[in-house]
Formats: sequence, structure tokens, C-alpha cells
Amino acid sequence: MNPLKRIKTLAISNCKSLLYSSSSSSHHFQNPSSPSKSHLYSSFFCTLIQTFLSCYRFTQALNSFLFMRSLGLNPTVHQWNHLLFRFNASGLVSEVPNVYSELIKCHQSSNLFARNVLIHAFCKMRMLDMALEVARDGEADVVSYNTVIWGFCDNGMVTSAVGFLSEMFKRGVGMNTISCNTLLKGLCDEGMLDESESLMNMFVCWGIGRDIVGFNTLLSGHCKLKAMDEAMGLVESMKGEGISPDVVTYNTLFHGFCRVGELDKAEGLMDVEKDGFGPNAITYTTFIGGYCKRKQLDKACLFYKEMVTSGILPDVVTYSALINGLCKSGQLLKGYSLFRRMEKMGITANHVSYSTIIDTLFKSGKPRELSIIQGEMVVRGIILDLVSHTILLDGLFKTGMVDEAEKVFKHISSLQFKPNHFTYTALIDGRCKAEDLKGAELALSEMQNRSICRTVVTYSSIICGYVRNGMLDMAVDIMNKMKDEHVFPNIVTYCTLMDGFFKMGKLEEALDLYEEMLKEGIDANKFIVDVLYNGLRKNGSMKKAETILRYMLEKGLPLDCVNYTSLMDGLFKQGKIEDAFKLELLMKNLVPDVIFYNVFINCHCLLGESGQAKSIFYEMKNMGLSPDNATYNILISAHCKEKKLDEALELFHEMNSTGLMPNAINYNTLVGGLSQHGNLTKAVDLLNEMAVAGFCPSPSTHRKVLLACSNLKRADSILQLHEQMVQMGLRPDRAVYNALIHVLCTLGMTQKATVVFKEMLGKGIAGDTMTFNALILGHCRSGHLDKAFDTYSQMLLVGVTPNIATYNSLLGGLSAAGRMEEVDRLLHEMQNKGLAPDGITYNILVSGHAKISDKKKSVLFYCEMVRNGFVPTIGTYNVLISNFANVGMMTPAKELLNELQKRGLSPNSSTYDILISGWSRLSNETEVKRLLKEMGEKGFVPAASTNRSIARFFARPGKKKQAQKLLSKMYNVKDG
DNA sequence: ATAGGGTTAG
Repeated sequence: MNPLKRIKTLAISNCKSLLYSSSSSSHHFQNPSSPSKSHLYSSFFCTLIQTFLSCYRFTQALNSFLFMRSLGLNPTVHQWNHLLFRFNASGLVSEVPNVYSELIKCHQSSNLFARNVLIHAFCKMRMLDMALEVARDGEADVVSYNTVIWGFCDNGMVTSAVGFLSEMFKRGVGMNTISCNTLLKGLCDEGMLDESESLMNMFVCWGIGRDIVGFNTLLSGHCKLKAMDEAMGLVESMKGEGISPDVVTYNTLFHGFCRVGELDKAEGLMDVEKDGFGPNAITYTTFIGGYCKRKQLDKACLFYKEMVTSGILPDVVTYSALINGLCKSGQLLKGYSLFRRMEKMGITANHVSYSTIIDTLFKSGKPRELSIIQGEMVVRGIILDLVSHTILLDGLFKTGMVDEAEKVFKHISSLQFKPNHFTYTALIDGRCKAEDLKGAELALSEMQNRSICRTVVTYSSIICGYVRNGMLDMAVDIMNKMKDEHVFPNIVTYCTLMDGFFKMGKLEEALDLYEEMLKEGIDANKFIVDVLYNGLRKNGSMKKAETILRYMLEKGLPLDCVNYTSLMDGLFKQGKIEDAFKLELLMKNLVPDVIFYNVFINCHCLLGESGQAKSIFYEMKNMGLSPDNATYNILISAHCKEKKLDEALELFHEMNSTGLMPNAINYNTLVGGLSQHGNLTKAVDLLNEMAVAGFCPSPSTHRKVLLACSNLKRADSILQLHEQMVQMGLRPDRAVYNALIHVLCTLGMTQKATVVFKEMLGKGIAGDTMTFNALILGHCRSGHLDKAFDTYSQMLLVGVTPNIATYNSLLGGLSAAGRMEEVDRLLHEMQNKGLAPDGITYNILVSGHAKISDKKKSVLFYCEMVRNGFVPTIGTYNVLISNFANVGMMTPAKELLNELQKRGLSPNSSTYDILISGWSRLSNETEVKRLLKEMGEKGFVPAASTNRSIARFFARPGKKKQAQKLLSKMYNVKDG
């Protein structure tokens, strides 16, 4: 039985016997009959409490203490002091003041030891005022003051700490080496190396010599600043003073070399010196940790083996380092099983081991395992430190649990912790990713106010936040600010900003940054290559993109799957399909991931090869890769575009059945696709499902759904569906209102459109050109020209600039009403505003004048139109031709027919009708027969009016019937 | 009881 269990069993049986023994209960214990028995009980309780404390069973420890007090047991001063010490050392620091006051209740005499522990506890809780009060207000010795000095140093208040030396002198409390060494550490922690050396000299003057601990502290200070030459120099001067380096000295040096990545130097030193100093567990752990951080697990394992064969037992720190190494190199399972094996070996996991596992679980997205581990940690009563809390904060933000993360931050501040730059950086990064830029800015200024240093990661995080929100100016401001503070941008900073500039289409700025980065001596890595390649190609500089990529490949920069994915996308979209395929073969060395396959599938979809895309989809599944939401979305979207709606739906159901929950994008794609291709019923069903799932339609989906209503003449559904989509969370912005107004107007529902327009204005959203255009078009289509012109005037009045579409609507409306004089006037107005007619305008002008039989003007505009490079529609040609054909001018009609064919247009059914009627008018049987034949060959059927013309002009008395017979034989025309 | 070295976070 292990000691804990034994004591527990003992405790329970003792408590039971105490509580339920024959005679009258609690009274008996409050006044224990024999003093020796009382002594026995209290010493028993003290042991029990201390055992609980050493196993971090804080609740039980506290309950036992309270129970002991309630029984009126009174331990000796020695026992009390020891208890106090254990409370302070175990982590249950917050109870120290209470235990101390209980102690004072029992033993009023002065107790310097207890006071010093109390000072220490107050220091740990950052209650420096209280600590100082205890030290000043009564008996104090060098330990009391050293502890206070330590407390102030530990809170970054070195200057105040140095100040206590004179107070000690005044009170006649002698200083010792520990006073010196404590201050040394405080100064070193602030990077004040010069000051710490002067302090050391000062103490020497006072007759307090420097010792190995002081030297080691100084050495550690140099190592933390990565000043390894100075560190080595210090070891030499130490030897010069007759102090030989010890295991701590070497461990400090090894760690220093590990930190600067010179593990070989550390190892060399170890090989030469190890017989002299005797490596211990910390020595080996330093190397194991160093190699794990560099992901050289094989080397780490070698050290582990050497450690074990040397008979040095690995401890929880050693295992935590190894677990971290495994987890960080992607071997989560191995890391976790080592975590469990360590426990079986009797080494209890501490907050670091747990934090490592929790960090990994957060980052690899394993929520179930995460909650199990967290539960276990709570049950074991493991106390989290600032780092553990930061891990939680970061993990919660990264998994989108913003509120929980903010709670953790509040919790950190409410505990005795002072958030450091890691905490604040995680907070800033998290708030940026949650699009809370104001919050991020607030955190940054809080850091400044609290004088917490901002690192390159801090600034890069907020730069990333600005970039993601398109606020490049702010991002650049931060970049300048950091440079002013001598925090220099690193490759991540440059990468983020370059990416931002490229995404905003600001190619030059991005390339300038690249130049700057190279000038700063930072070499491009695979991330930079990806940003450059994608940025350049997506901004139309394919050649430059390829040049840079080729250069990087020649330089031997190892590219990864992500780079190849971009490359494949680039080659495909350039039409270099063969090369892209070759690339896929090249990839055989690298393992393609889901995203690579997604791009590959998408490329085939872009070529309209959904069949090919699907077979790659199967290949991917055979490779053991699970398609994700994006994979399905690419396929669903492609099938929708090819109007294969059933297959698209099938894919959607397949996704559901494999347990992949559809996301907002999936729903939007499918609802949009179904709407665009006429299946409004299914689209609406899905929209309802989407609402239940809590997703919001995109503005584009909104537009597609409404357009479908309009195309299917389902006017009644438009407003209702619009309302529904707004209920689902669609923000009714200007674009959304424009879509709604446009759809209502195309259906001629201008009154409803006007109501919507007013609602929009009521919400403070002003109409833009699109809004007014939709309304004007609506009024024109429904023949309310006056309203159309009222709207136009209103548009000009509120300062919205009309564009060519505005005028085309108005011109079209006037033209349809035959008001050609006004057309000409408006045309001039338009041209005066610097707007040139486009193809649509010309079609309106040509056909408008033709319709009122103004042959001269219509031909004039026709010539101008053609001269300006616009091709009239077949409809315009028809109006123009009929203008001539109707009055028997068949020569120009014929010429126009030739012209339209020269321009790549083909006559349609109406063209033939017009021409046949024209020739009939002239009784030209040959032409009529020829055209009828040609028309028939093209599968056109003459209109009833054409047949009547033929009949009218060809029918001589008695032959009308014959003509009709002929016609019906040729075309199966029932009636003439 | 107070001072130096190893593991975790952005």
C-alpha cells in the first residue's frame, strides 16, 4: 500500500473512532482528557495535512486543518511552523495568512520563522505592501528583508528592492551573500547586466564576497541575452578568482547554447567536461529539451538513453520535455502514451505536462479528449500557472470560443497573476481573429500602460488583424510604430503585410516590402514564396510569378505541399494543363493533402469536367483522405453550374451521411445553384433547413433566390423570402436592397419597389446609381414615363450620378412610346455629361427611329453604331429591314441582310417573315419560294401574318385555295 | 524561512 493510501485509511479509521466512540462525542475532543493524547492527535493531523498538501489534495488538506481546529487540538510551535511552511511551499499560499492568525491565537509569543513565511506568502501573492508591513512592524532579520527584496524583484521592482539595503543598514540588519544574489537575479531578469556587475563589486567592497551562486546568476543573465561569448568569458574570470564551475554553471551554459541553436557547442563542452562536474537530471533534461525544440527527436532519445544508463532517473520535467517534443512534431498519440506511461512509473504529471497536452489537443482540434484531460486536471486539483492560463486563453480563442477565452483573461487578472507579453499577445491575436479590432487595440494600449514589452509577435498579430479587415493603412502604421520602438519585423510580419497588399491588388507596395525584407537580410522561405507566387499571378503578373518561383527552385529552397498546390492551381488556370498533370506526378514524393486534392478537383471542374473531377474525388477517398466541406462544395458548385441538380443534391446528402455537417458555404452554394436553375421549391426547402441549422444566407444567395422568383413570376414570394432571409441574419445593406428593388421592378411591381426604397432610406441607407436605375427601368417597363423621369430628377437632386444604363432605360422607355424627339434631346443631355452611347443605346436609337419609319435617322445611327464597333442585335436589324421591306425597298433590305450575315449574325424567324412579306408585296414569286425553302430548312415556321401576306398578294381569283394548299403541304400550317 | 541551472504559452 502506498503511503498516501495508508495514511488515508488511518485517517478515516481514526476520525471514525474519534467521532463515534462510546462516550459523549465532540465535547470529549474539545477538551481532550489526556495531554499526551492531544499531542498525538495533533501530530497525526499535521502529518495528514502535510501529506495531502504534498499531493496537491488542497481541499482535503484544508478540511483536515479546519477539522483539527474545530476539535480544539493545538500543535506545538514547531508543528505550527512546519504546517505554515508546507502551506506556503505547496501552492496553497492563500491559506498562509489564515493559518498564521490561528497560530497567533494559540501561541502569542513572537515567532520570527512564522513571520518570515508569512512575508514570503504575501510576496508570492503579490501583496507587497502587506509583506513590507510585516517586515517593518516588529522583529525582522536578514531573512525577512531578503524575502522582501526577493518579492520586489520578482514583481519587476528591482529599484525599490535595492532601496531596502539602506533600510537594513539603518535597522542594523546585516546583509549577506543571499541579499546580494537575490538582487543580482532581479537585475539580470530586467536585462540590467552592467548594473548587476557593479552591485557585485559594491558587495565585495562591503566585505561580502561573491560566490558560485552569484556567478551563476550573472552567467544566466548573459545566457538569457544570448551573449554566449561574454558568458564563456565570465566562466574564465570565475576560475581566475578560484571558484570552480559546478553542475549549475554547466547546465546554465548548455541551456544558453541550446537557446542560440548551437547544440553542437553544448555537446562538445559536455563531452570534455562531464567527468569533472557530474551531469545530473537537469543536465540531461536541458539537452533533451533543446533537441526536442529543434524537432530532433532521435538526438533527444540518445540523451534519454544515456541518462538512464548513467543511472540518473528522469523526472517530470524530463518527461514533459519529451512529451512536448513528440506532440510538437505531430506525434500526438506517442506523446499522450508517454504521458500515461510516466504516471505508471510513479511520476505525477504537473501543470506543465498537462498544459503541454492541452495545448496540443486544442491545436489539433480534439475537443472530446480535451475535456477529458481538463476534467482529470480539475479532479486532481492541479493548480494552473500563468502559462497554463495563457494556453487556455489561446486555445479557446483559436477554437472560436471567444466568450470563454475572455472569461479566462478576466480570471487571470483576478488571480494573483500579472499577464505578461505572451498572455497579451494571445489576447490580441484572439481578439483580432474574432474581428474585435477595438478590443485588440485596447489590449495593446493596456500593455503599453503596464510597461509590458511588445514583441514582434504582438505587433505581427495586430498587423494580421488589420490586414484581414482590409485596413492596410493601419497595418503599415503599426509596422512603423514597431520599428520606432526597435522591434524589428520578422519574416512573418513581412509575409502578412505582403499578402495583405497583394490581396488589395497593391502589387507595387507588396514588392517594395519584399525588397525591404531582402535588404534587411531576411531570406525568403516557403511561406514568402507562396505569397509571392499567388500574389503575382492573381494580380496578372504570371510571368513574374513564374520567374520568382523558378529562381527559388534553382536556389534549392524546399517547397512543400502548399506551394505545389498553388503551383498546380496557377498552371491549370493558365491553361497549362499538361504541366499541371506533370506536377501531380512530381508530387508523388510529397504526400498530397485534402487541400491539394480540392484544388485539383476544382481545376477539373473549371474545365467543365465534373466527371473527371468526381473520379479524382474517389481516388482521394481511396488514398484514405477524408473529403472536407470544401471538397463537397467544389463538386456541388460544379454540378449546379452544369445544371446537374440531382447530382448536386446527391453529393449534399452524401456529405450529410458521412457525418460531415454542412456549413454556411455549402448551404449557400446549393440554395443559389437550385435557384439559378429553376428548382425554387427545393431551394426554399433547403433555405428552411439552413435557417434551422442557424446559418445566414449570403447577399449573393439572396439575389439568386429573388431572381428565381422573378423568372418564375412568383411575385408573391419575393417579399416573403426576403423577409425570411433577413430573419436568418442577412444584413439588409444597400446591395441587398438593390437586389430586392431590382427584382420587384423587373416584374413591374414598381409600387412595392417604391415602398422598399422608402424603407431603405428610412434605415439611413441612401440609394446609389443601381437603386435609381432599377426604379427607372421599372417605371419605363410599366410605361410610367412620368414616374421614370421624376425618379431621374430625384436622382440628380440627391447627387447620384446617372450612368449609361440610366439613360438606356429612359431612352428605351421614350423610344417604346415613339417619343423620338425627346429621345434625341435626352441623348444630347447624356452626351453633354460625357457619356458615350453603347451598343444598347444604339439599338434603341436605330430601332426607335425605324419604328416611326424615320429611315434617314435610323440608317444614320446604324452607320455610327457600326463605325464605333458595335454590332446591332438581330432584333434591331429586323426593325431596320422591315422599315424598307414594308415599303417595298427590297434592295437596301437585301443589303442589310448581307451585312448582318457578314457580322456573324444569322437571320431568325422574324427576319424571314419580314423579307417574305416584302417580296410578297412585290409579287416576286421566285424570292418568296426561295426564302420559304431556306426558312423551312432552318426549321422556322412562317408566322400567321406572313401566310396572310403571301395569300393576299399571290391569290388571284380561284387560286387562293391552291396557294393555301401549297403552304399547308410545305409547313403543315392549319390555317391561312 | 531568503539566492543560481532543466519542461509548457504568443
